[in-house]
Amino acid sequence: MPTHTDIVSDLHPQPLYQKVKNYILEHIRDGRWLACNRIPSENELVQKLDVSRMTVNRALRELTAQGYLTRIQGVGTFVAEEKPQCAFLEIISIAEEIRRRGGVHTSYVHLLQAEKATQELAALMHMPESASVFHAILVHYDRQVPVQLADRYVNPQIAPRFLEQDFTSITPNEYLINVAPITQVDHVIEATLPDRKTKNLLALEDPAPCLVLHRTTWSGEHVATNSRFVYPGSRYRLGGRFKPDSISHRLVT
Amino acid sequence: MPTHTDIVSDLHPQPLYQKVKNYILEHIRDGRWLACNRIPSENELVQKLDVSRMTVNRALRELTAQGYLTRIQGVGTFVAEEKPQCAFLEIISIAEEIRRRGGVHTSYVHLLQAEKATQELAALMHMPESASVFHAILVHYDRQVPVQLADRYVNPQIAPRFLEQDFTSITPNEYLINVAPITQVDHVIEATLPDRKTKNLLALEDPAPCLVLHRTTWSGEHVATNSRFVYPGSRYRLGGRFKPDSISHRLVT
DNA sequence: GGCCGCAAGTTGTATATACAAGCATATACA
DNA sequence: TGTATATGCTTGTATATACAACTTGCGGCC
Repeated sequence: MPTHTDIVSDLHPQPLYQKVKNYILEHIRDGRWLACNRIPSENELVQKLDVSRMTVNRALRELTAQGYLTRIQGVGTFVAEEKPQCAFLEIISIAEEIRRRGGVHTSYVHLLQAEKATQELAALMHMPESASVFHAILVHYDRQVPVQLADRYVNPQIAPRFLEQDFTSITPNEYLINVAPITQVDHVIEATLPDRKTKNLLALEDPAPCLVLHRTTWSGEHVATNSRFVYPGSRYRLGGRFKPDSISHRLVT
Repeated sequence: MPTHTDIVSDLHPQPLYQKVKNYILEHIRDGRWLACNRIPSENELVQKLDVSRMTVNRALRELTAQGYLTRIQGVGTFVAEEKPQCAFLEIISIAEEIRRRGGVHTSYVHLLQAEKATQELAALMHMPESASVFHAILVHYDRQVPVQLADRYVNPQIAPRFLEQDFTSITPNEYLINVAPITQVDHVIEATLPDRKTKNLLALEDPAPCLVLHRTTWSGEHVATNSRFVYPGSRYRLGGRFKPDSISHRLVT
């Protein structure tokens, strides 16, 4: 009969199956269990973690639904090839995306300053009118070719030191993820013709349709960021794949 | 002791928990259980469907993770306010989408015939060259305004009676979902300027950037459909929302 | 050598049972 | 009247058990 002081210390009381999930995720994250490799069988985990098989099974089933694992009946459980990307969230880690497809990522910071929120922006970000917001405009390049314009407004309450960062070494996205847990993301995609300023920043010629991704992130009850990402239609596509009924989604570019 | 001839006929053998999920989804889809309303408790479902509580619990738990239900401990289980849309899959059920926002949906079938696959198409659909494929071109309208061009190639093996359908009463999407279980969906979004034919079909004036959604669906090992959906940028947007760590994704238009 | 079938190990499903935790209502008591 | 308690319902978790379905490899058999 299990007693459960093993898996992890009980700072936050947590369901057992959740602890098992965390145990597995840690092993995947820190590289002890590599992609495509087999992980211990249910029975081995039962013995190692001292929980029932049903509990291990639930943990493994949920991680599979989330895309972290792949299971084959009669064979075993494997770390999924590509870690699941949270749909649109990860898209914006464009630096990684460019590198992954063999490109060379650079970026240029066109603007980084505090501003007073316009009425419209204040409403969008649920802030008092003319409150101070941080504004950053970056362009990301793949071998000198601009592939994304990122136009971000950031809530100073969420990231007070945002303006002090060096965004040529860490992307704003990476920085923001570190300083604030994001609890919700909204986004809207549309196709537009760029205005003149955008066209200049992306070095476009007309006619040049663009994908525009509007994104609002929330951290608890507060809006953390309100952003607009512009992709030249000719140089970028958003793509994805998923299997119905499984729950995992992947969106790559 | 349950025997299970009740819930649904056993055409496709299917796990019990899946039947329970389908039972619930049907009640939600056809409006017997409305958004925000309570649905029967686990114990009531146990009695009604003659399965064990653990099975009902699993079904409800998974539907909750997928965003269809909301559960409150000690209170009950409720139909989620907004039903989750399986990312890009459901988007294309455009008729429902238009009605939901109070529009009036009509569609016109511009083409519906068998063709010989070009080399490129045959490769995309993993079919022998110059094999026969079904080709359908529809335009969907919201109050006479065209909002989507759907250009579909369908694998005759998957839907042999595709050409006989009346696509003014059922959308191709709805029909295809009924005849073949879809196991995987790939899609790519891009922004383009429409060619002249597309521009005519959608009654566009230039310059008119469009969202183009390319979609390939699979049924088992076979490609079921290869489609191109064109949305006028000025009349349509793709949007979504999700909460990290929860598993539910939603994409609405 | 090649084929068949069996056994062991794996995941997948279904059940019965038990208790914990949260909520709402009814009831008893001061 | 107001407050505490009890009860009954709900969902949430954990376990033991059983069997099904599938894969692999081993060994026997032809």
